[in-house]
Amino acid sequence: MESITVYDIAREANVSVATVSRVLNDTAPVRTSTRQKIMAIIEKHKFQPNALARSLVNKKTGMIGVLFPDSSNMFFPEVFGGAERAAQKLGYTLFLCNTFSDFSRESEYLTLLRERQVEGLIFMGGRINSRHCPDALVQEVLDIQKKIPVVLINGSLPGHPCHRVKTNEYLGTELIMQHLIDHGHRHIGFLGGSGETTTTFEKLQAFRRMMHANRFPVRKDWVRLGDFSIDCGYELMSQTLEHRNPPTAVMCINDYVAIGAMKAAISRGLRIPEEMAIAGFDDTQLSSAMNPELTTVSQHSEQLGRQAMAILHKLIQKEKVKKLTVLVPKLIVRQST
Amino acid sequence: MESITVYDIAREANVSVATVSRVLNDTAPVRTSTRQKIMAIIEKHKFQPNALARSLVNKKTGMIGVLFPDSSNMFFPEVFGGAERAAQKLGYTLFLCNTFSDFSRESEYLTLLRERQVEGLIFMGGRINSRHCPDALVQEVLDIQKKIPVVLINGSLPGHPCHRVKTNEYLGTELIMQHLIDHGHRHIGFLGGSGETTTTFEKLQAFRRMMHANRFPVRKDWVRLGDFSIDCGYELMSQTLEHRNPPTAVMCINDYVAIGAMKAAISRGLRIPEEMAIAGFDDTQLSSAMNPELTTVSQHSEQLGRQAMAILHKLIQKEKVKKLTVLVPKLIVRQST
DNA sequence: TTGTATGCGTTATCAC
DNA sequence: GTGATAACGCATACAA
Repeated sequence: MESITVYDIAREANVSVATVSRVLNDTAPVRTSTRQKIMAIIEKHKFQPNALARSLVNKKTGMIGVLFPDSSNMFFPEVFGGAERAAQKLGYTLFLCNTFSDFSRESEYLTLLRERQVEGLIFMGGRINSRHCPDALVQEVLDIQKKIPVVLINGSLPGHPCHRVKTNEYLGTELIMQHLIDHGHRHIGFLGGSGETTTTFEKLQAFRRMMHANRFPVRKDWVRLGDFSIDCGYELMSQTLEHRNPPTAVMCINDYVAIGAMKAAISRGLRIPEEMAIAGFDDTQLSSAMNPELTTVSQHSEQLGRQAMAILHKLIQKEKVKKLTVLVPKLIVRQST
Repeated sequence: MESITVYDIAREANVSVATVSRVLNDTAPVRTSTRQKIMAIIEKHKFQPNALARSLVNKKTGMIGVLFPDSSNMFFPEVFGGAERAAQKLGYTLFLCNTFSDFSRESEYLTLLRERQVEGLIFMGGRINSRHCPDALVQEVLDIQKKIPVVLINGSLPGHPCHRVKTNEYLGTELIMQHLIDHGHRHIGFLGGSGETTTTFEKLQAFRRMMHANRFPVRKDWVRLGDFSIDCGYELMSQTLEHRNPPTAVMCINDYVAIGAMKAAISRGLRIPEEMAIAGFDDTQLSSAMNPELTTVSQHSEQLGRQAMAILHKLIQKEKVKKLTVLVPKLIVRQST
């Protein structure tokens, strides 16, 4: 396993390491004959330069750390898929870190990424969506931000300016609510999400405002939080339906909860959308695969990632970039409403 | 951005770098007073040692490269989720590489990972599932295998022994076929997958053998290949139903194709499973979220990843490990059959 | 066009 | 306990 180095190549080619390095990076003219000789030896040994050593002198790794909370929710793979494509074009490589929404895991990855000398960071989920994030955890992000550029997706560090790109989730909620209202619904429920989460809070506020603005009653039992999973959607819809006076429509925190809700409604014999209209959020691939197809709101997930990467690149280039980028969500009307 | 080094710490503490290094790794006794002084300075500057330099001398990065074809198919996140949990316990970090099933992307990542000095490699999808993989691409894997341990998940390099862990997909297919047959089906279709893919081929063989063994007719129009997506499932089922004599049941290459197929069947007014039984493969989270719930076969996805990581670890420790690990699939009967 | 020498930030081997 | 100093593998300024 003794890895072969430029010295080995140089010796075998009767040249100096400098020359080998030159053909490796073609950073200076090398006589064709010697270049070929060297290349042949490189090829022969399948020599590949040690990126660690290289980065150590360059002070560049070309790596971007990406923290995301949950790869079982397609939304996130879609986002970092967009980021990855952008990264490739710009010559970066993503270092994907699945935090499982665990703060301590986030912390571990944060230090790991710094030590590994990533040149930038894209942060999704976890603490940047937490409504009561301990100062120490905020500080960690602030600290790393002093060293390398950081871009937050759909999140923030309350009280601290950060570069961030986000969907206008408030507007997204309004779109979906208006759509339901236009269809004659006035008994509308809100399902899923966590009260500890800023994104949930934002949607909930928009939901409440729309209800009040239209002088619709908002029953306590029509607003049920939990988490972001299919199971949760199923559970919450089941609970809602057990009640004497269920809403005629629900908006769900995301597509997964909506899918669970749909299943619960259908399994109780309700017809969708006639007896129960259901809307999701995120427009993941799944939404169009459901039966009936799910009405939802697109966050332009790939674009979210692409933009974040673009901003990060500018930041790395020491360019000035405006702090906040807001993407406009789009209502996708399908069959479930 | 001038990063702070052990020298800076040493200078400020009036000690040598060696001592700083000692408290960093506590590799040798250091007087408590000096240790505290050093630690204070480290804390004060939020100093974090450069992992590149460290790895350069240690010759250890603690990194494992993971190639996977498609993060939009939940199966793969499930697998590397399992691998990740195992990796963490063993002190490794995963370097996730989304190849998008693109051979050239695989090649790029392969060299990138080598250069970055990963200590092992987990390979999924792409060329190791290709029935006609160009020699050059096989050779690439062979080359890297000479340098670092490689574990293939659900794939192989024809003609070359490799460490691999796989599900017995042949058996999985038999399970599902027997299940359908037990339910009285004899007109059974096969939907999705690609003929260029070894896994598809394996399932198809099992399918055909089961059909022949039972003396069932296998119509050409009942076997429709394509890819592994929801859309494909929808399309193939639609085509199948347009035919005069459709099967009464179909087994699909995976859950996604099955979901698409379900949708197509339902949208044509067919009742599932009464008029059309549909089975998937992989037992992704989605399968239980469908309506009706999808009968499928579990590959024990997380375990696949966990095992691969365990084997890799042993290999890295220079332990002998048997080349092939086969996991036994499990039939999950739900409502769609 | 090519070679020599030095530095990148750590760890490790010696001495003291 | 602590401090010089030589690696680690590569890139590059400076010479030649």
